[in-house]
Amino acid sequence: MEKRKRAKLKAAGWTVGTPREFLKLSDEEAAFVEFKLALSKTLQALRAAQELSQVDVAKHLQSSQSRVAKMEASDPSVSVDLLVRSLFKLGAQPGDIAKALRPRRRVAAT
Amino acid sequence: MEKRKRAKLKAAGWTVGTPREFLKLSDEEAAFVEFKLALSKTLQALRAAQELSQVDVAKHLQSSQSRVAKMEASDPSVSVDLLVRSLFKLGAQPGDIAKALRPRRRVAAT
DNA sequence: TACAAATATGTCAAATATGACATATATTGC
DNA sequence: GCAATATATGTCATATTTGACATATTTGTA
Repeated sequence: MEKRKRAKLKAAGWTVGTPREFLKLSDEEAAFVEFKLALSKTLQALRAAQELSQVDVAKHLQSSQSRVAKMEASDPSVSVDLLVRSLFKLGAQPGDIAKALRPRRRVAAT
Repeated sequence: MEKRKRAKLKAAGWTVGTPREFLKLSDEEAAFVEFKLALSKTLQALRAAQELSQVDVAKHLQSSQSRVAKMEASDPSVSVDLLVRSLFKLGAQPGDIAKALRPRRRVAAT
């Protein structure tokens, strides 16, 4: 389903244009990517807060270090299901997830 | 991944015990099921608000009526990815989804 | 009741996600 | 710099999800 051609993504680090326009994503696609990104960041923050390595987390989740890395990178091969399940397993509360998904305030255009 | 043995779910309509205890779900599993359920309900509400049939929505989503029915029933064969994508395609805003996920207030035990 | 429209349920081939592994690249402490 | 530890990336066999289809059930209305 999710066309992999849009590949890596990883919103961080572009200097010219947004990932959105560079990759020609539709509004819904962009919203979905942002949605996943918010979950990824939350997962990473949770892990950091508990001072665990990706290996530790992988063990806890019965997954692998590489998949945890991909989760945190919001890799296209990672489903929202996996992210959400993982968050809950790491102790996140539903409210935490809802909070993470609240839209970020837009920066004024120049 | 998602062991299908927990099957149908469909939280509605039990008289003895909660689905949670009947199906012996762990805390995380229960949280996940509730999470999906919230999305399902939101989808259904969105469709109702727009006065569309499942067939209409299926056409819009490039899916099928049966899958839309399963989405609204929070069927185990439906992923959170599909639900979230569908919500966005039907015009939901990120904030709407976050709102839907906020934990419902517990009813006092008797 | 009977008919139509809507919704639900079961199944399956094709598409996608998963954990695991190998291996590459950072990052940290000496 | 050099290990040691942590994180990233690519690949693959297996598992799960998907749209589609057939068919059943429900709902509305005459």
